[in-house]
Amino acid sequence: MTVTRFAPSPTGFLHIGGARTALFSWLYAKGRGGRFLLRIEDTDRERSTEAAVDAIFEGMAWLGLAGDNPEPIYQTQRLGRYAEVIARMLAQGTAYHCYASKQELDQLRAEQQARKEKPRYDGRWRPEAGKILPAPPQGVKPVVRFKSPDEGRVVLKDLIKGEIVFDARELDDLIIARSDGTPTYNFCVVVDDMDMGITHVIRGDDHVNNTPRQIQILQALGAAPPAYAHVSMILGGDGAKLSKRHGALGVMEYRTMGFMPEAMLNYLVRLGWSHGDQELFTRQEMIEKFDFDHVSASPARFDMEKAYWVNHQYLKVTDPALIAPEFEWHLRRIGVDPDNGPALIAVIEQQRERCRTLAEMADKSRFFYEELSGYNDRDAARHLTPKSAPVLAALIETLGTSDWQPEALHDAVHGVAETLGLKLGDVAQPIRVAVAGMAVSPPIDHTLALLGRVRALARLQAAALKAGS
RNA sequence: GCUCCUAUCGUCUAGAGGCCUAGGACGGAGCCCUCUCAAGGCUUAAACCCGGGUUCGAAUCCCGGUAGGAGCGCCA
Repeated sequence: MTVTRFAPSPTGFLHIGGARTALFSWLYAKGRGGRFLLRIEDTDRERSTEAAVDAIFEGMAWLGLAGDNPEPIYQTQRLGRYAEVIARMLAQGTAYHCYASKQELDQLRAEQQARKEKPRYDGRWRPEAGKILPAPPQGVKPVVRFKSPDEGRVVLKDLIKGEIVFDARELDDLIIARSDGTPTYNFCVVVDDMDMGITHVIRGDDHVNNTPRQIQILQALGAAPPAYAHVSMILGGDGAKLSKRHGALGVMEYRTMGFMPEAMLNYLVRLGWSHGDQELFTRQEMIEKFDFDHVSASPARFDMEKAYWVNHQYLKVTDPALIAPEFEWHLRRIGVDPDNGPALIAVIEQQRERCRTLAEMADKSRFFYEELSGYNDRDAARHLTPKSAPVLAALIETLGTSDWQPEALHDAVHGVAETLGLKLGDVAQPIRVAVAGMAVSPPIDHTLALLGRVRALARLQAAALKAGS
């Protein structure tokens, strides 16, 4: 059975690159009837926080990417297991104690760099047949190093990048346990993936250089390596690397910007992966069609404009009842009471075609739910003029007796335009500014219908007053 | 510095040696439609990093440049 995992380290929110690898992993497992597991890599006690764990779960939940393990695995809960494996390796001779101090190592690195060599551990404490090791210094707590085979080559058959060959001589003996006894990342990943039965390791391509060592450790443990898929990174729209201080946003910020989770997933899946010319995929289609044969090996930029377009496509076709809760969240966020106006679904139906985001929709729908705080200066100057005063007066008169339905309102507005010998625009625009406070709104008949008779007429009266003055 | 990765329109990409006069999508430009904003329809500009090979034939294969990137921690 296919088993994949997403294993973030809780040092911040779930960012866009992490979300995409999570999505790829989730899709790959789901598409093959497999399992997708969640694991928290919190062995770095310094930087890991509870808040970050929550933030990651929140992001995953919003995107609808649930792990198949009811409780995620925390590395810090598995310390006993790591110790056990390390003891075994020590006993087998595939790992050894190293007493070199940090200062010693720093100095070694500095010398190697000065000589323009690749910095690496020189094996001074590595046991070798016929080699005499120095006596362990007093009072020094050793680290444990993996005894990396230094002959031959390690072949990584990457599902995305193809075959990558590493010369074993390039791989030095990495530390698997610190002097305080805690295990290090490269070791924990290997043990966890092995214990969890992970068949496909899908992760960022900043890990490719770690992979040969992980394969060696696996081999030392007598386990078969999983398949690997190294996904390239996502760059900012300007082509620069995303970082905390440069455009790296948590997925929840995209919610605030007004994205639908499904749209976010759709944009993300197409960033690097393709299925012919298809741009839009339902979640089910993604599951069925996703594969690594069509994942690009090169980095991709995050294009906001395209993301907006995808979001808009979703807003246009998604069942309004499904959009409503998210829309309500946005209204409340900007301080609008969704109960003080028309039904959300009705508003969504009218606004969905003209808004790329839910944030925009909420903003443009304010006037349905709260009193006008004023008119847009430019629009008022243009449409609430002495010339439009009689138009508004005629409107108030006619609409006052109209049935308050879109069709009837449509006829009424057209009727006024005809009577006064005006183009529809000359009538509709003043109404817009009067009821919406600006010259942009859904079709005027629907706008009036949604707003309701009382509110609409009151606003027309107020506008007539302003226009006449 | 060393090791590894990457390279098609501005952006995401299609392309598995002839189907490529290089396709689609976003964005851009223009036109049409129109009560605003949108949406929609039509048209259009725009790319195979460079140089060598291999081959009857290369965007596709190989080599070398160049340019980006990643890694080289008692971080993950």
